[in-house]
Amino acid sequence: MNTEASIITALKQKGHRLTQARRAVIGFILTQVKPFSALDVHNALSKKGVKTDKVTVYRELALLASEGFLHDVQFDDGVKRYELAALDHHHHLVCIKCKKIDDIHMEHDLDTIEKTIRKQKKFDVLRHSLEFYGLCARCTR
Amino acid sequence: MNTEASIITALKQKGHRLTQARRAVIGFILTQVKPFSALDVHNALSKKGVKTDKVTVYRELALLASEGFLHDVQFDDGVKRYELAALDHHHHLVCIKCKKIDDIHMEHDLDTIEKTIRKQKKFDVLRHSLEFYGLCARCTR
DNA sequence: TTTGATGCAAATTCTTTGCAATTTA
DNA sequence: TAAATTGCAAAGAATTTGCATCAAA
Repeated sequence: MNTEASIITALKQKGHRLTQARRAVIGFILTQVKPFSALDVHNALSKKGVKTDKVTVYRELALLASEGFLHDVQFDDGVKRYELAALDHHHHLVCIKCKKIDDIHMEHDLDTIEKTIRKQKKFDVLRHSLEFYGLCARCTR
Repeated sequence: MNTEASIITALKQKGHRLTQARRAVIGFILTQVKPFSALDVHNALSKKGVKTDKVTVYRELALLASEGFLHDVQFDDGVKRYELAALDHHHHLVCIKCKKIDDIHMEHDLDTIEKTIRKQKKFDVLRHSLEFYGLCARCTR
């Protein structure tokens, strides 16, 4: 689990500073359990009265991702999203109607498949991305 | 399998016309076995000496996708790509270094998983997207 | 006081829209 | 000739870059 303190400590060790904007962004993303974009974060902070430039948020999320605290998440709308890296590995159920995102955890995930890929294709799998698109329970009715 | 003729016939039945640009785009995409973006298609046509506007290509691909001849493919760079719908269902191995795309076919694919999702989550899965990112054989060396 | 971080403007990239001119059927 | 299609300009949306200024350490 990453706490605000642990992230800040890690960043400081790399020569990064603790600024207002940084603290606000980190504080916010730690509360998120669903993927978010830079603009999502910027909007949320604006509503809370935290004034920062969109550019700052873009840069901050990029930094947090490069430092390993965030992972990329890609849906089919071309928007760059992130998710806390500390969350358990999982995949997404994306409702194509209401856009709600749900998570799904898979027992052995794709381990077997990745092993097969490594062996048969000589392809070194570093990560995978699996999203299911469809209609959530509410939108099916 | 879709042939140029079958696609054109289908489009005509829907009231669409056979134009220079349309024929060129259809002719090109039928030769593709890897995902392509609108700009990929536009570049390829330009090199062949076929003059069309990028906008025309964007519109044409959108039409072909809405008519079911193309499927969306999404990698993690936010660019909209398509692939022939007639290709066998498969997933992608994306080399993060040289960007080469390879396909992978899975025996029973994710059928079991989708059934579980339907039952446990009451989520009606319509499609899924699975990409493996890593290093291809050439880039590992 | 040094250097990382910010904000603002501007540039980029990909994609979509509006509309008049052009083609197909 | 009517309606679909095109091309060009322009608008949009998301993201990145340049740079002078500000503020942590």
